[in-house]
Amino acid sequence: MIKTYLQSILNNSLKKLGIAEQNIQLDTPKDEKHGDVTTNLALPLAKELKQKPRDIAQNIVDNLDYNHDIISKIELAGPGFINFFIADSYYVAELLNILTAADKYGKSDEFIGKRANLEWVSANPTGPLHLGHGRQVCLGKAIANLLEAVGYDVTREYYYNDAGNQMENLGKSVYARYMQIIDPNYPFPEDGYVGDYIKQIAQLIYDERKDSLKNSTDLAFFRKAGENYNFKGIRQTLNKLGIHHDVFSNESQLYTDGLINQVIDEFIRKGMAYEKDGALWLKMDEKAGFDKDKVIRKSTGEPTYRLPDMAYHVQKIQRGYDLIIDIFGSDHGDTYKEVLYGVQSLGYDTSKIKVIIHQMVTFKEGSESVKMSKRSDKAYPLDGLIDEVGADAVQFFFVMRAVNTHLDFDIELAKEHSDKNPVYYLQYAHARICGILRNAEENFPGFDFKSEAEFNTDLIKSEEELGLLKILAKFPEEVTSSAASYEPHKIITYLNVVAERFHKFYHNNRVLDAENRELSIARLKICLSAKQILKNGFDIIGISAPERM
RNA sequence: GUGCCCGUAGCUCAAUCGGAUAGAGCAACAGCCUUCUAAGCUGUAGGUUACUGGUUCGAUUCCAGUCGGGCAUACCA
Repeated sequence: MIKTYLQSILNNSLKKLGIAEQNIQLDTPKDEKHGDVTTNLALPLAKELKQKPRDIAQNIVDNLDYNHDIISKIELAGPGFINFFIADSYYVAELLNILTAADKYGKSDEFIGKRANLEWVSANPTGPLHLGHGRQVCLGKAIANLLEAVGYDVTREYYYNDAGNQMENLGKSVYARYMQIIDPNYPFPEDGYVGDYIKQIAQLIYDERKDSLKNSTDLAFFRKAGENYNFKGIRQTLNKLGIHHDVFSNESQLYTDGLINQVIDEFIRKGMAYEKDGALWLKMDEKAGFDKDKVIRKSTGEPTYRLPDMAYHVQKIQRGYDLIIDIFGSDHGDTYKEVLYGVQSLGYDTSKIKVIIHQMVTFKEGSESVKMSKRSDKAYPLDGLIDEVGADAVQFFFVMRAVNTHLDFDIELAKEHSDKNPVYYLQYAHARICGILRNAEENFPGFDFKSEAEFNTDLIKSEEELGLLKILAKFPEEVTSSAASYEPHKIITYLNVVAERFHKFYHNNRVLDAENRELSIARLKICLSAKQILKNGFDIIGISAPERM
């Protein structure tokens, strides 16, 4: 990568000047007049060296040894920026690298041999996934891809709890709906799950067993039926988005394995847990920002959610991952801190755990906001959204924004203007390229765009051609930096520029020209490389690369 | 009350550990299809980056305060 090269020659120059090695920041200027790469290196040094930044910059440049085939020009500008202009030949050479590496271009071996665990979705099987889950679901898919792109061996994990009050409630709700088939006046539990899917589950049970279970005192059957039905639905929805988990971890396993009790014993042994009012409390340190102690085992003897969560993270650490990622909505913003505090208190290294908190999504239908509560019958299933606007659009929409900002999702808009969805801008660029390639094969049989011998790189010189190549060459660093901050939306921001540059190129540079075979082949090469970058980017964010639109 | 996140164009959002003239899409207006896909391109208009102060060569970015919004503050998960 060009930046690595610049960092090394700049540090060599500093060495000559007797200045200690710096962590050199290299940026892409917003204005092309400022070159292809810029550094503010001289500015922070000014204070330290007590010299004018312009003078420092001049000294650095004077002592710079560089390859003139890569750097065509260096300029000083503004208060002391050093601007580098990269030679066109560098970008043309990079085009060949793209074509050679193909779908491996942009991937790095930075974390090769490292194992990552990504846990997300993790909805309990009390009902279908709804819109509120959408952001997390799609985000996780993209982040998993991103981690793989930088070399991680990724385990995709789903953690669920099929015991506890919520599931009891599910059992009661299904039973009540079942009884209502027999007797419409049978009362429905006050805080039961009111979604229609409960009625469907009840109907399935009735179809099979008729009224033979009407005097049942054991709700386990109904709970299990609900769980199976809901899980099947959840997996179908995930399947529509192309999401497959490698591991489904069940909370109850933590009890049977004895890990929960081990954790309790360890807290007691360390003097961090105490009994009060019949419950077991965990001491929370004020210095760590906690204002009061938390219950980890209720007076009824059941643990609170914190305890299994702690045990679960201990278990994940013990499984030996180099990176453990959790994705939660901001409604879990506080609880993960308690969990990590507990895990850390037990003596485990929590530095490998990275918690990604995304802000909530506000759903609107026109001007009306839509409530996402599972207790409400208006809950909007994610499945329906996918059917209506398409998997690609859903994936794209939820991933295109930074996680720490609130997101407004207008369902009406998504439905009505689905063909104006920004995802199509990107996909259209890809489809257009495919169209050109088809045309080349069908109508220009002698124009072999795979040919190496006939590729005259000197013909690439128009502003649009080079502008496109310059952005394509940035893909690897975009992947690296997106992965480093776990921010797939940056890939989308980048791909937007790629698509924009391609469309510009397309309008001003006719690719296939019967009169000019050599130029056609050179431009076909550009098309192929742009197609490859779009495809590789789409693979990461998790959308398809259509051949036609 | 306290903690976390946020406040950027009419709307939804970008902005590379603080960088040069704050950018896209949608909506609006004016153009471009007898040539590879017009789901595209070109142009116009739209901003005191919520507000006040501070830090410095430089602040949308960092700090303090004010205002406004979201989430959380359970022996619910």
